[in-house]
Amino acid sequence: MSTSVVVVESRTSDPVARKGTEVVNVDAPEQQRQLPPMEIFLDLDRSGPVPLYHQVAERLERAILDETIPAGSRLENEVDLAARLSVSRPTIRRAIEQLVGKGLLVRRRGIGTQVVHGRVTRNVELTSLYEDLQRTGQHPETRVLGHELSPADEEEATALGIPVGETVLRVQRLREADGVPIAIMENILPPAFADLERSSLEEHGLYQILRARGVSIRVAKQRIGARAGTAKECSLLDIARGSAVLTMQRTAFDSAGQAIEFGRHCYRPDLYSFEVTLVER
Amino acid sequence: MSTSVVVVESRTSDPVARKGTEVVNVDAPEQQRQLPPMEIFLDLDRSGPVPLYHQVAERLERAILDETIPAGSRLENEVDLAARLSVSRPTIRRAIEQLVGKGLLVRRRGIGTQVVHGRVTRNVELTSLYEDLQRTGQHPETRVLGHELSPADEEEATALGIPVGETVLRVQRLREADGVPIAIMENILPPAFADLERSSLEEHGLYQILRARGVSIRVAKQRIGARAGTAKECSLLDIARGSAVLTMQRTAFDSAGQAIEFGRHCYRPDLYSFEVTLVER
DNA sequence: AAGTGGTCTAGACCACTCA
DNA sequence: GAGTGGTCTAGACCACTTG
Repeated sequence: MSTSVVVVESRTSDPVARKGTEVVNVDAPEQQRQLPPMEIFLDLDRSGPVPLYHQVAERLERAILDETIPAGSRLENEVDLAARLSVSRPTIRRAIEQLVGKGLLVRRRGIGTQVVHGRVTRNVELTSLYEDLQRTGQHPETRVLGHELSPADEEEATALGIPVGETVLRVQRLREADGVPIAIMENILPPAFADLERSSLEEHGLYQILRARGVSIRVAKQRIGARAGTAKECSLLDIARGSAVLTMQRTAFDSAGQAIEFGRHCYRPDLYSFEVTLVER
Repeated sequence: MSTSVVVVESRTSDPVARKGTEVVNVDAPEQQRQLPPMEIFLDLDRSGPVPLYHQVAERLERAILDETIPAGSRLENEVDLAARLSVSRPTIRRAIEQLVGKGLLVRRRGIGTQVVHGRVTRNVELTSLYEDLQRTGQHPETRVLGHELSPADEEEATALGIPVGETVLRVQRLREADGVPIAIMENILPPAFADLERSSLEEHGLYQILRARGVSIRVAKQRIGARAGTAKECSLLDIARGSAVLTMQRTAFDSAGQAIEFGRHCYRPDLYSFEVTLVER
């Protein structure tokens, strides 16, 4: 049995973290009261472009985050739910699966589906640090420290799937949020993107720029680690010399499975951390 | 459009990493030769307990890792595949979805399904560090540094969903692999597990013990960060005083959605890192 | 226009859990 | 034995991409 395990979201930063950590665990431990799952499903759009299962999942998720459906409570069973919403069971199942994947619901055969206990951590959708920061209401700024064409070393070539020595665009940026430095990012881009302009990198996230060019990132492989920062890194991040930094190496692939970007980043660990939810399949 | 993003695996360690990083990128960049996907599907067991879609996914995955189906190549379309394997389309789709979720395949509407380019990173299934190490052929040993009952502080109570001050089992362990210290782990367990014995913790992973008690972890929420190690941590991990450590905080939930374990761990960053694959949904 | 994946349905049988 | 989720089928229509 190769029960591989699966994760769900990633990467949250907020300098003001922990502030919203109040527990709302008023419920009795064994509580499983069968809340009649309210009809917050009445506005399903059956002709629009949004998939039915997604609409259902959205409404369910909202209700769970609202605690309209309280933590720990049981959901109505699949067949009844399907009947009440006038959708097929596979459709309702797909919606539920989506939330199981997000770690909001748990299913047990023969038992039922329950809302996971415990504080729900806000999901962070992914794209790039720039957009993460925007989304959390901060004001990201970027300083381009370096921007040059040079030959790929072996690690870079391997990651991008190009020959060693091929000319690549090498960009170094410092990312700040509300004036505080958060990350130093080095990105290596294959020849096709060698014309990316320095100025646009100051104003937009890398992934925004790529998306505007019709490139959409579909898969990214990351390695997260730590080490002591170099003198230069510490000075840029405005931390004491020799301090720890959080590091992330990433290779991103587009929808054709082609490597698009390789990056080596380091983060100020007091201002940034990665959040991941693992879900057993 | 809430394109939340999804991850796939997590947590790889191996002191001897990077050793297997040879590229096998002999293929022409634009290559998409339509390899007739061999009949490595002929031994499907249609009556056993293993789901059909899982068997198909397994065989496909093996073929991709083997490069029997080369990186970048297109897969046969779903309907034909379904017909040839004599399964329904939903079944074959489910198998493919599983691999898309692992970051091995990419699908595009109107185009087809392709194998992702680029080095495939070995998946690491999840359970616990102990089993990770075992799986990678190392010999994990555990030293129990502390093992006591004491009242939960606010952070711990919040994570576990119990009242502050409730008695919890607090365990501190040092994990070594082949004699080298890798991690210091502090785990807090709710009252129900207060009877866990010190000796069994020396010999088995925490998750193994829990599983033997019929508890299965289904969801875990983790936060990964970095900081300078304390004097005690550095000495235990056998690194220079003040060195960086990689940290992970985790709350694990069982199949009833009940919090089972809260942990604060720190890792030697030269020997351990986290790997994550993100997949756009 | 042809080919692809994306969605959805209606119904079936099974395996598991619990009273 | 009743109720639950887990799997599977057969077929339908749609949206998108490419020639």
